[in-house]
Amino acid sequence: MCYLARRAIQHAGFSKHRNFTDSAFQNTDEIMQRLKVAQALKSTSVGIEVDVRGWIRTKRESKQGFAFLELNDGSSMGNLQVIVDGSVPGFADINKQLTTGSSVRVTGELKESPAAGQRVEVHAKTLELYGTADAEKFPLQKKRHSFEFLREIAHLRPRTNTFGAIFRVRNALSRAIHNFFQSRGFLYVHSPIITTSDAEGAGAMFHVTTLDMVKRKLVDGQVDYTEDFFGKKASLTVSGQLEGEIFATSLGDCYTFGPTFRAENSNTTRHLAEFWMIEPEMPFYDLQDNMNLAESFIREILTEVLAACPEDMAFFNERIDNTVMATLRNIIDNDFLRLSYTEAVEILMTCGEKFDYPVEWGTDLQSEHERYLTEKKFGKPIILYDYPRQIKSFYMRVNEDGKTVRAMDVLVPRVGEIIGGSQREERLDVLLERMQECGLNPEDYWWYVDLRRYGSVPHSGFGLGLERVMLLLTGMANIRDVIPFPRTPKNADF
RNA sequence: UCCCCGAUAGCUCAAUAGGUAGAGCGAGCGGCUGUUAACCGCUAGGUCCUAGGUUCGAGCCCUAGUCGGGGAGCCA
Repeated sequence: MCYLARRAIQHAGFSKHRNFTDSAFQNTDEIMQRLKVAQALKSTSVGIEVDVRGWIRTKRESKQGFAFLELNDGSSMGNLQVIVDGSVPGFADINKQLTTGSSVRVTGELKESPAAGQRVEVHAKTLELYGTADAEKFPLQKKRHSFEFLREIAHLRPRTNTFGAIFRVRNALSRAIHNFFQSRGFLYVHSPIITTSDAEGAGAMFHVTTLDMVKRKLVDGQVDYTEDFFGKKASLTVSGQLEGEIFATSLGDCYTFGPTFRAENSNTTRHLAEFWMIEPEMPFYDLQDNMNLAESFIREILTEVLAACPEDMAFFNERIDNTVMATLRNIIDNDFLRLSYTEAVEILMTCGEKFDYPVEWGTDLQSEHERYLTEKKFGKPIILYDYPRQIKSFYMRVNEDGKTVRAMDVLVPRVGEIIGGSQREERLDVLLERMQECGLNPEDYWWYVDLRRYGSVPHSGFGLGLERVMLLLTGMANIRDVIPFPRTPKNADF
């Protein structure tokens, strides 16, 4: 039997099964509405029969023979209160098993709640237990847990209030990012995850190989990658920028949005070995255009998430960090301050502040310097631009002064650097000169150099770390807690 | 990778000057209650991270390691 025919039969069987055996949809005059908890909480249709399914967060019991269940299915911060009493068939038998973490299906009437705390509630008519959760063993308790502990049970932490909110916000943020670019006609480009180009030396790379690590042959003490799957040394990408430039200089404004990998041994609250990066790349944009886009971008995606997740954001502001909303409003409502690197250095040298590291023109700014500028001195986002050429990458366009390049960093309070970008060097001779200066072999970047050989145009772009924006939005302190499954040195469980 | 701090009950922590462990929450049982961080009472629960060492005696002191946290560097 061919695959499609088998599919058709299975599908028919499935439909038939649903129609004749699923009691929620059978032989009932009232319309039984299958609702998510979020829908039920917002519903104005008091009196309707509903069917809700989810996990019990807590149960409060009365010896009068009824119980209050707090039901959550991840669709919202709030729980749906369900009242179960002796009239519900089988309640007495399964009551003991209705523990925190167990999963149930409830049907009943949606009613206005007589008590404070919730607008509506469900009076159960049927109750079905899907799966139990042994109260002695289930790790999530009816109490607060440390984020460190929850990280050890990353498979269960999405069932908590905080992580439910985090991942709903992460979803809303991803959507807002796509909306921002799509509404402006940007093309979404899928840059490769496996690459054989050394990118721009953005960081140490993870190797991708099928070679036997023990038995592999060494030629002159070196691994012979011609035997490897790709016939040469391959790695996980550290950036999609170079590929982005290919599409920007052919199809126009574009962006990448995908996972990125850095094998740096970084142990901080702001770094991951695997993180998600957004990298727009625009032809005919100079650095000013680039900064303008970056600023609108930050402002608009934050605005959209605030509008999409009001309950979750209120939770973060109340329980995680009570300055979150004020910080976000400050970013949304104010223009970003633009400061050249040279101006920033002057401010830092004359401000009278004591720093652990000295400030001098020509060296990169330390975190303490950036923090001082964005948090203490100006108290708002800052875009620094025109950095010394010797501390920046080869692809950044050299300014007329010959000393600086058209690079820009967006710094925000609390998180620090959230965007790094530049106008790209479009002049072939200057690019080759810069590659030599940075010790790179142009032959390794032949296709990148080619873009300057054929129809070269001014162009610009930037990179934004999704998790850094998440830190900003949620007020969470550790980047490991804003990605579903964090990968850091010595940690890739789950 | 470097610097600092930590690891004790399921979780969060306490244990005075080295004298072989306590609380809160959670859990179980009972009481009370249209309850909602519920409340009141009782009960159970611990190779004090691992391996060495000092000592009559180590949760506590020493050494090494593992894991976790904070900061730095690298950056997104």
